[in-house]
Amino acid sequence: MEFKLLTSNKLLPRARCLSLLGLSSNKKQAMQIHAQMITNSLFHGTEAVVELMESYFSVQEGEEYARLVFWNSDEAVKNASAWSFFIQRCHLFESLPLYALQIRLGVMPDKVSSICVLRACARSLALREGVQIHAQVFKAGLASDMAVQTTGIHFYGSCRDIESACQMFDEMRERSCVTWNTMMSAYCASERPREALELFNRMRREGVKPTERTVLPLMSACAQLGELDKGTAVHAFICKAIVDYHQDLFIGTELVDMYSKCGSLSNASKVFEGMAQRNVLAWTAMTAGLAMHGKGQEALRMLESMQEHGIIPNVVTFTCLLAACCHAGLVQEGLHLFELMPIKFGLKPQVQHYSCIVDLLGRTGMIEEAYNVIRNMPIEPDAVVWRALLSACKMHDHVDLAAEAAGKLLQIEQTSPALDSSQDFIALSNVYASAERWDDVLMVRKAMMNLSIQNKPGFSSVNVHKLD
DNA sequence: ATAGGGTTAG
Repeated sequence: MEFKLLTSNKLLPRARCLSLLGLSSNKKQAMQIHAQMITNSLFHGTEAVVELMESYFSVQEGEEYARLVFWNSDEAVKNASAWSFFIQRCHLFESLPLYALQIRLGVMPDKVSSICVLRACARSLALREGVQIHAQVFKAGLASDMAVQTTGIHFYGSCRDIESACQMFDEMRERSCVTWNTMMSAYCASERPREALELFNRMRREGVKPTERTVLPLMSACAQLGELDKGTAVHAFICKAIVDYHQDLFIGTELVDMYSKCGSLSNASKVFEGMAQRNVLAWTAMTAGLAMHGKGQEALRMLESMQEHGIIPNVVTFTCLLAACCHAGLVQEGLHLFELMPIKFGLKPQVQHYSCIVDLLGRTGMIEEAYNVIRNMPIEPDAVVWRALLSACKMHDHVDLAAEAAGKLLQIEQTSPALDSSQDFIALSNVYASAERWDDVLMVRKAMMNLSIQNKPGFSSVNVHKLD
């Protein structure tokens, strides 16, 4: 009823308009207030711009207007907090160029936009770009802010630059529990679970109180180690420290994953059954557990149960289901699911689904069929796809096709090397050696040496020497 | 009140 005032001719004070903006629940209402403010010359200053953007962003189909408001406002009005707000609300991939533009226009970024952009770089694994943001953070005098530093650790950790993450952590004068949790997650992201657990012990020694979130990187570390006794200890800790952890989707899902990876499917199902709520991620984690343990039929039954519970499976769920078929040799079932994906579930098969199918066919010796799948797939096959074909060829002695798969794999590794490419190079070398193609063996070795020079982190000399 | 969270092929 407040909005009725707008259609009357009564003049509202500016403060009233601004607070009404916050209450508008649809685009039309926001537009009415906007118009009213313009006609009464009340629309000025950063505060008004931010309020208006806020209301347009939060109503249906208001995004376009929010953008117009930002771009049409005066340069003087677009200060750091206006930029900050806009960057916060825009899409992940837009935040970086916007941040750069803000700096080019001579507006110093604040900590909120810096955090936002660093997070975007973390999520898209943009190491190079994030490093530049980090430099800008120094220039803007934000480098000693704890939240910014913690996000920096998160960024370097996500991009697997664990040395930089450690360095930032070590250089911090003050750390919060979030900082410790973030550093533990960084170790987990870099597949260094032992260090994550060591950091937890150090955290306790230094008297830092763990939070509920602390248990997530802890469980992730245990899952990576695959040591059931450690995982059970963490579970016991959770039972003691967190009342009603059954209510927590994140903890439940991580427990299911952890127990599965530590080899205890029974504990995984027990946790799963005890969860108060279960979303698609929880169901998928359980399906993945069954897949890991070769329980193909049980995994397929999960799809039916999910539907009975009104859970809509996603592309990850199907990756797990196809993997389950693969591990249990359920060729027909796997192919059927693959067909059903787009038809019944509206999901477009992705490269990991193709790799499961190639593996599924290849394992049972249907090498030609597997190769045909690769040739006809509408997306670019990645290293995993070719690796699946390669191992099938080796398994079933298809030397010629093995050489072709090996060649493709080499090509991919040379343009975008994996974290651990050495295994591939060794496999390639073996394929060529078994075909007595010694020139190719030499070529692989040279390619490997070149890469180890270009790509020294994550490529230790130990790997190079394995060939000798 | 800022910053950190779960499932995925081999």
